[in-house]
Amino acid sequence: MRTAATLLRMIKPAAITVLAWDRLLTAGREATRAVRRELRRAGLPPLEWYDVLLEVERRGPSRPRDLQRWLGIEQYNLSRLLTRMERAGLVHTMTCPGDARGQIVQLSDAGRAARQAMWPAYATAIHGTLEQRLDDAERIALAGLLARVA
Amino acid sequence: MRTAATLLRMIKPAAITVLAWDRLLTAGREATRAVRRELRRAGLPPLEWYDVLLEVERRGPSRPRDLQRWLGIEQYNLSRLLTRMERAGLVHTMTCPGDARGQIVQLSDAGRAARQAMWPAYATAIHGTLEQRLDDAERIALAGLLARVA
DNA sequence: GGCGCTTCGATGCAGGTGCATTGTTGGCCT
DNA sequence: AGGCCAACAATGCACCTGCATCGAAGCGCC
Repeated sequence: MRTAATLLRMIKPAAITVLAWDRLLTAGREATRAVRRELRRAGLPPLEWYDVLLEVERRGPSRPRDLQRWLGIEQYNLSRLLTRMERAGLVHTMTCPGDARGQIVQLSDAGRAARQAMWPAYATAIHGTLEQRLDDAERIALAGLLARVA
Repeated sequence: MRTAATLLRMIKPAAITVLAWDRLLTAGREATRAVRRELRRAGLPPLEWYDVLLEVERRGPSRPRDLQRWLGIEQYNLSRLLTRMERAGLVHTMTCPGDARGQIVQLSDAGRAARQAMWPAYATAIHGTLEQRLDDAERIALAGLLARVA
């Protein structure tokens, strides 16, 4: 049961909140766009692949359901992502020994290479979007605030 | 011509930058997801429609090329968006008097009503994502930082 | 063992998005 | 006026995403 005050705040959040919200969405979108643009300009795979490659590289051979949780993406989405990536030769999958429902995903050499190849483009976007515009202290503050949001 | 130092920073930005970046993308995605979920739960139109409706409501009858700029979305995307919204009866379009290439988009009553109907769902998402987690000062700080990014 | 429930991952279908390109009109210059 | 380039909006095509659902395998219980 919500109090009247809570309801009021729900319906009409202070202007600053809406402003922050709007900028959050905008900044997130712009940032995403910036990476995609860089990646595409360099003829590299799409953004999502990077996250998967990095995660598998860090964690070692992984099961899709775990990747899904770690990456925070939808199950069907990951499923098709892995299909494409396997077709491109960046990962290998095998049925999970000990649980025939599941799979184990592992990086191929090409996958490792692709991840490395993608980093410069990724870094360019980060540089242009964040590093160039905020100083160290501001980046720390931003990271702290965003951690509480997400 | 880039200095070696700049290149180095491009290739290997400090960890805090990458962290902030990662959280920016994540927070943006989560926020977007939250609204979409609320809207869909309430059987309301998709997120993008809200922005268009709001913009046209604020600015008055507008031309697509302006909306495109104000909203920061792609031309083809807006074109199809407007097609769908018109089919749903939320906006009317007419050819622009004085420039037969262009159009004028205006809200219908249904459009105004839809915008209002969407707000509570939108507000719920804002409340849960931002308002509940950051206090006033933090929201101000966040808005300030994000303004510099986007 | 057999039954029902849950977990894991794949997939059919409808719809949205990105990219390139087109058609139309306006504006400008000669 | 005529020719040329730029601006505006639409669209064909391939691809991606969301949703619901499915089938297969594990798990617990009797």
